[in-house]
Amino acid sequence: MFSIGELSKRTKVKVPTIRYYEEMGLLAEAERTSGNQRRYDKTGLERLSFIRHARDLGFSIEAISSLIELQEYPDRSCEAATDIAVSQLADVREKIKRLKLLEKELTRISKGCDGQGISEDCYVLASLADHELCSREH
Amino acid sequence: MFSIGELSKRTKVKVPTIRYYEEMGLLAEAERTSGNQRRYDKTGLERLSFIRHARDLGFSIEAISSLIELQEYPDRSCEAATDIAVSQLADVREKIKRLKLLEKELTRISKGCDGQGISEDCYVLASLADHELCSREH
DNA sequence: CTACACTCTCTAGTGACTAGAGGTTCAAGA
DNA sequence: TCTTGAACCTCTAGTCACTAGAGAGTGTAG
Repeated sequence: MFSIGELSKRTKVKVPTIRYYEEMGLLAEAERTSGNQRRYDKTGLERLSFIRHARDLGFSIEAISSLIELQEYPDRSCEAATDIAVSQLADVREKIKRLKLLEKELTRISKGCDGQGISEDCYVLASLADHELCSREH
Repeated sequence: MFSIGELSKRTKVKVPTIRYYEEMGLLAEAERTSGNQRRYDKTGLERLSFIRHARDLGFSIEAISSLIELQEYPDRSCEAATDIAVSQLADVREKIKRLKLLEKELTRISKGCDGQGISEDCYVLASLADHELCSREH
């Protein structure tokens, strides 16, 4: 059995975040000492590692909730889990696409001005003011 | 002179968002009718278009504030504007990098399970539970 | 003059935490 | 056994960039 600080160190999840996950129902309510401090065991550690890993991969708290529910019923179909992962993947791809467009535009804008002139003539400011200067929709 | 709804239509920025920008100091306080409704002219339209365009490119409210300040002093050096754009670009590139790692990992995870089995054997869930299964750091 | 779409302000909610106040408990050393 | 101080507790509020809703007032076309 170890404290919340120890759990935090092992999982690299900050202490207030652990408490937040508990409040959100991702982590079961921890056992307590007579002095009301939380104590965890291997199960808690595994569960929190799962959560952290999923968060690192960009899954929302809600999605993780669903995944955890699935874990708790090992005999159910895992279709939902795959669905969640696939939709998360689609999400990530969409974000990459959008960001690449932004990158292109920002590169163009940044290159347009060396920062040596005055604001009045700045291509950065002009580009932001006038969407027409953009090379394509973004 | 036109109303906030009209401005909203022309710029595609939602009405409450326009009011929010005003409150944040991005937009000057609008003139008012005798009945206290906001009225805008071409200047307001241009300013809001600038803001929207910058937001579309992912600039934070704070960054936009700085850019606007620069616009108001056209004789100042535009170095700061270039700095902001370059740092925004670096930010976007960093995000793309991170998301690409996620994409790889999620692709691998998604492919591991066709969703036909049961949760107990699901590769998606196993992958999330065990970081060791990941092909690399992410 | 009436209807009603539009506008006003204000408060609260979103997601996923983070920060801080003010108080209590645990564990190690004397 | 006692003391110290790090770690813990709960609670409230703040972050960012909005979004939603209540309840009341305004503008304008017919």
